[in-house]
Amino acid sequence: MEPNAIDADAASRSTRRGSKPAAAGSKARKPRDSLNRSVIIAAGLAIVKRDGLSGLTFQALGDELGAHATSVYRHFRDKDELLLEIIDTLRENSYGSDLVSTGDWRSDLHLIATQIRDHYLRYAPFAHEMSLRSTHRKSEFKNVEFALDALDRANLSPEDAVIYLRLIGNYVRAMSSFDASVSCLDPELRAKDYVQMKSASMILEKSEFPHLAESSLTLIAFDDPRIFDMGLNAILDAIEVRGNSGKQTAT
Amino acid sequence: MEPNAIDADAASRSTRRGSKPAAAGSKARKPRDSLNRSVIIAAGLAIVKRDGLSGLTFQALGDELGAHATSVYRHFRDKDELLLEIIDTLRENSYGSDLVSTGDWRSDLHLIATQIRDHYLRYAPFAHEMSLRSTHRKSEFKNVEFALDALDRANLSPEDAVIYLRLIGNYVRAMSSFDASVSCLDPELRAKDYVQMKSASMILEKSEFPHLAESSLTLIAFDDPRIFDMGLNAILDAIEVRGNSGKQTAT
DNA sequence: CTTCATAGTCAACGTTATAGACTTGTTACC
DNA sequence: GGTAACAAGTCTATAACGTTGACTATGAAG
Repeated sequence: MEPNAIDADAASRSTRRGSKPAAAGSKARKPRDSLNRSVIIAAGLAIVKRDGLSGLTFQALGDELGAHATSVYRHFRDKDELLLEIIDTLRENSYGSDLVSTGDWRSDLHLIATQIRDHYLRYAPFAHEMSLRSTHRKSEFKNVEFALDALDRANLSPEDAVIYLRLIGNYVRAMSSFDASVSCLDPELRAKDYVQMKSASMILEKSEFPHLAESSLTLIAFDDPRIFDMGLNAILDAIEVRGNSGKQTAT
Repeated sequence: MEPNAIDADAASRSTRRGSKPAAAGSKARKPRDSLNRSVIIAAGLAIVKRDGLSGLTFQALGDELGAHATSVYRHFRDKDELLLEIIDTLRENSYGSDLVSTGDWRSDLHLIATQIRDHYLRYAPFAHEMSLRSTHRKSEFKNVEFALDALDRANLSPEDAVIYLRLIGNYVRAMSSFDASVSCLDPELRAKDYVQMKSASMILEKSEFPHLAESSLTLIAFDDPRIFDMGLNAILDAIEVRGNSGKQTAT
């Protein structure tokens, strides 16, 4: 973009190439090949676990690795690529092992849904990105195959299976990402919300908000884990009904 | 090469008081009170609509308003406060009018769910923040009251109503936010994902992924609107069942 | 030992949010 | 009318960020 190469050239030429400092602030250069993708990914993960996603900067990466911040660019094109690689690594770890069917399609779908949700909650800061950016690795296909097989055993036609797979998939991703994101909110903010809600529902005009005034909305947390399960079961019920309706050719 | 502060300051001060130079860079100061929260909010909204959420910077705000970038700080503590205010304004616009019950609890819940989803999709760049940051304005309480009333008519106990309200609320928020976020993704990325998925499912070993190889996953889009409705109906079915089971004291 | 690609380092740039000092318009009071 | 005080717009400065391109040490291959 900037064609001012001349100035930079002149400036660099004027810089002194004197002797080796070896003095005060001279930091030893990292040995060659001490950096690589996996080391950097591990460092990045450690940082996010410690300081959250906003703590993942090139500076922090450099500090964590004992290297210069920009060294990371030798291994990743940009920050986005690093982020996706971290997410992919986590995915591979969590979904790497083979899924064993319980034999019951419903249990199988419940199993895989829970597994994905647990993964999202464990690595909550990444949840939003994880839900949106798919990476088409083998582990992902294995999950899809597993779910499609369960839906087949639930007696769904291939066309229906695809649709309900999307429903389950989106449901699990969206709800898990939501709960994970909530869990990442500043605890201070969450407490404030809670108190506001509580006091508000006590102040409300009973005439204008009769149900709200009587209800105890605050008794159930925003990200109560039971909620996820109830919605999942509702969807599984719908699948069951759909499977049965397809089967009963006559009754 | 850095112009040192004090000198530059003194220089500009000395030239300043002379006259109306009308010279090159002299920009007229905005008249007093020409800026206020609503004007700034409108400008912010315009920017996001045009350039997406990442385009919302103080610089862009200043340009849009014909004012200095930092002027915004006279009206909002920081960027987060501005963002929340924008979201709140949109909320007030969309949910401001009274909801009229159809008389049927199921239609009512469907109505309000759709309304919220439409709101999220219309202002998609804000969707993620909207789903997480609640602001306890009156319009929000009206929605809750409306939903609680419908759940009451569905024959749910107050305790059940609170739980199912959370389920519907989280479902609508999470799924809408998800679809909205997907719609905000770089179209280029989405296309790439689509192609990758398509080619991958053609290459896959039929022996290892029998269902996947036969299925036409690509026929249904990631954020197909039917998905939302199917899940919502599954939840409404669950509510209906729950209401009926409570009613039938004996059968 | 020399060559050479590579990987680590460094300085620099353009943006960003934000703080503090400065300036100017408005209003309240004598 | 004059002036003090405050509010609101402007300006300069700063630290942190992602990213780039030039520089240089390293170590393997020949």
